Amino acid sequence: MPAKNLKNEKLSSSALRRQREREHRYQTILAAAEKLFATEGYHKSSMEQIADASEVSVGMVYFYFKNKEDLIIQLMDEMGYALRSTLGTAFKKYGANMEGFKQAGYAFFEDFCVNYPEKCAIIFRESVGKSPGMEQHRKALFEKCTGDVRKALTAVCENQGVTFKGKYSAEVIAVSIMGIYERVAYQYLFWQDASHDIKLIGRDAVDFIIGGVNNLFNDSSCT
Amino acid sequence: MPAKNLKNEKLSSSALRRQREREHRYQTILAAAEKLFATEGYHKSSMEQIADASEVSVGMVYFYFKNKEDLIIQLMDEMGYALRSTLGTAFKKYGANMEGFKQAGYAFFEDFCVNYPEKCAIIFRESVGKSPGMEQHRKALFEKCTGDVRKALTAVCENQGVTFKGKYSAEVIAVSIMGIYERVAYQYLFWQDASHDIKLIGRDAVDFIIGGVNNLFNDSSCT
Amino acid sequence: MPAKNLKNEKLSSSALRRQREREHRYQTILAAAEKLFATEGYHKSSMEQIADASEVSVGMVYFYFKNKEDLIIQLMDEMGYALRSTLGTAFKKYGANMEGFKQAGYAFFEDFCVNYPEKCAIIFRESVGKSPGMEQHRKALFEKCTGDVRKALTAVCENQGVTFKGKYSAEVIAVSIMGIYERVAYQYLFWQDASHDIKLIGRDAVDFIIGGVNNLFNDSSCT
Amino acid sequence: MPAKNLKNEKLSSSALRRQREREHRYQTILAAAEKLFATEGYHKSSMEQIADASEVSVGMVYFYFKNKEDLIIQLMDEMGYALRSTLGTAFKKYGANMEGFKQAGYAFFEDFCVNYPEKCAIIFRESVGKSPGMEQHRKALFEKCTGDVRKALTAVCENQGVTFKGKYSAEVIAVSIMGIYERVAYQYLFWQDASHDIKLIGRDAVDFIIGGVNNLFNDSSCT
DNA sequence: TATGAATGAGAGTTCATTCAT
DNA sequence: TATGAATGAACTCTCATTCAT
Repeated sequence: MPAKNLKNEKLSSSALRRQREREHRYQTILAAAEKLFATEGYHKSSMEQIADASEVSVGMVYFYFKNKEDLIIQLMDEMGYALRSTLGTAFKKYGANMEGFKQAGYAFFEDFCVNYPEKCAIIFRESVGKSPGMEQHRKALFEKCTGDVRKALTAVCENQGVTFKGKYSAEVIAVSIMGIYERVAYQYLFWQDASHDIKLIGRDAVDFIIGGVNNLFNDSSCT
Repeated sequence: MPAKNLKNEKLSSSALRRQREREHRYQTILAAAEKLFATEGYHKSSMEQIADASEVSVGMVYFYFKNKEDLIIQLMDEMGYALRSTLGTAFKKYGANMEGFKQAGYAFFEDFCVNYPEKCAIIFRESVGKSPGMEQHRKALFEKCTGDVRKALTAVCENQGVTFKGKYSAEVIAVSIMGIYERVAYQYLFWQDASHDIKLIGRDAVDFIIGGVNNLFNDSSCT
Repeated sequence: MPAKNLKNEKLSSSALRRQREREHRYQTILAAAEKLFATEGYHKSSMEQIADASEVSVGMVYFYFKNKEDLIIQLMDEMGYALRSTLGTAFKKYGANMEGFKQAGYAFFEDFCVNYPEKCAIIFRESVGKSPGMEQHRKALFEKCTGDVRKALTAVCENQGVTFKGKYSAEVIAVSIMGIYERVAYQYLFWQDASHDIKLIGRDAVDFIIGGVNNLFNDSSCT
Repeated sequence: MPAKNLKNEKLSSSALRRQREREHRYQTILAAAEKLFATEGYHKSSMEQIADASEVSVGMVYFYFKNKEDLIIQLMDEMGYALRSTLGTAFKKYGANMEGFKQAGYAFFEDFCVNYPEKCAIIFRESVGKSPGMEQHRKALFEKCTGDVRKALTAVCENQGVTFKGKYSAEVIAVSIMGIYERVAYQYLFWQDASHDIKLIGRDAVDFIIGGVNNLFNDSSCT
């Protein structure tokens, strides 16, 4: 890219424009796919529908994405990034302690779920059990998230001078927390529409998590 | 029926045999579908494959089941029944207290997951986001389960003379518990193969749950 | 049949009963098929539906009828008989003259169409273009009818001392009359529901026919 | 379109060529379907056969036509247009009088039937009683035709200063005429092969019609 | 880059007919 | 006679992917 710029200033600007356009196209297609997958379902959305919705030809979709699976995988990556940012930012703001933990939970329900319901649908519903490749990717994504949570837990532990009871404890907690996030979101976003009470629900869920975490510390000194 | 029996013993027995054979065929097809769905995935398993695996013709599959969706729905119902039995039996054995809760959790991980990994795959993976009809069925199934858990929680509350903090608390706890069951099973059954340590993992998960529940009682007097 | 009777009087009576039952079954199945074909259409009605509607097993339907096509062919034959009776009886009652012709036409619209709308549906709609065998049968049926009409026309001619203009005339008239019967019935029975005005409509159609017939006599001396 | 032409002559021409090719494919498929439906029957002709006969893939047939029913419906529309043109042109050539009527009849038998026997087969045989949707379409088509005939009749009436006897008369005549066309064509095209004498047959049929029409005028002074 | 017509394998489903009981 | 479970070929339709232009 920089090489091209050096050669020719004029070409560079048009190249830049093209680059911008390309990026824009890419995002447009991805957004159309996200919406369709979330509302119609992965299998019910055809590549033609995605092309139509993004106002490009079918061929263009294949120019930007290897295949249909690639589309949802990119979506998952984007979504994983967004989720980890949301949680990480909230956690770090309050330091590595139980308060940070709480805030991360609140952020999940009150920010992430509310602002990106489609992304939730992709990761919690549309990418489940579709193909080995997707399952692999989903696994990797969840492992990153549980890894984050686990690291956070460890940090809190060190700060508070406590340890976990068993060798699996930290990981199991992390996995459990993700499970709570997932199912509570699924229940109240997709099945009931309790968007209005999501704050209340989130608080309860987070309290539950805090209690659960404390219970697996060797020394149960609550927050 | 009794009339028929009186008239002709032999006819009755042949009718009975047919009935048995029919039941047997039904179960054979269902078992074949369960295995295929769990190993190959719902969409990848064709009706022909299911017919082949159950050693009947395609037409016979349609004789016993309305369509492909009906197959997985029957599977879900069966599985829902098995799950609720497992949890309910364990809970009732120890009375409506936290110990009953623990035992139900242990039963899930140590009995249900271990004995019916295919059923877990159906309910936690293969039936997710497949069609509106299936989603409806899945919702109903989960609602029954969370309803059970909720009732159990309420019973424990009354026994211990405590109440829950908020109006959603009981439901959110129930949903969270199901979320933990689901994700922990998914993680350690489908993604890692930690069958050997499932007991240890289950103990941690249940401890987490117990802590979480206690934390949502108005009076946090732990077990 | 008589042979059986001679052998054993008692067996004969039971044989007779069986004969009656058989005839009854046959008619029951035929009636069920007629109704289903007329309301649901030939292809949409399955042998199972027919069996259900006649309260016998599928096997029994095949015992009485060679196959599905045989069912509709029997229906066509029955219907052909009924139609020819209706027309023939009306014609003969008034002698071989134009009045007889008129009455036959009235009988078609006011008796046949009104009393056997299902039979009309079979012969004018459900048996059209289904298979070579059925087409052959339909052709034979129509030929009998046009033959009847032709004979009637010839008789009238002789009575009135007139002849037809061309060599085809008599046949073309007969075919035309059948065409009018068919399409007028189709239009006002299946497409519009003008059952209430069928008498009026029939009168017009018959007047049209009379005029047409007269116009093909060499000497146009009207009735 | 003009904008595109100005920019690039070549692009325009290639776009035009594509347009032409598309139209050509469409017509090729339609023609193949017409032939197959007419010779083999609608139900006996599979989409694969149609695709093979038009030398395209099955997918292409579905690209140009919504489904199998759509194919025959397009065929019916085309055919309806052709029929009405034939009749209308002949009628108008001779003015709104009985001569025009005669000529329209001759045109049906001598032009339409002779030149488009497949189209006759579609409309008079293959589209009968196939499905509710098709029946609806057939009804609409026939209603247009009878409507045309009725209008013609009314015009002739006004020109000759006569009226019809009853309120239904005009419509019944129109329907009867269509019935004669239909059945005479069916009889001598599909059942007998009397193509050679079609002129003679047509003359008789038309004479019959003329006589019938006259007979429903209030004052029967006509040719 | 960009198009969109073309492919064709593969899916789910139906149903006339048979035959062991 | 009577049953109705069993067969399996045949059908319509979908859609991810490719490629000539």
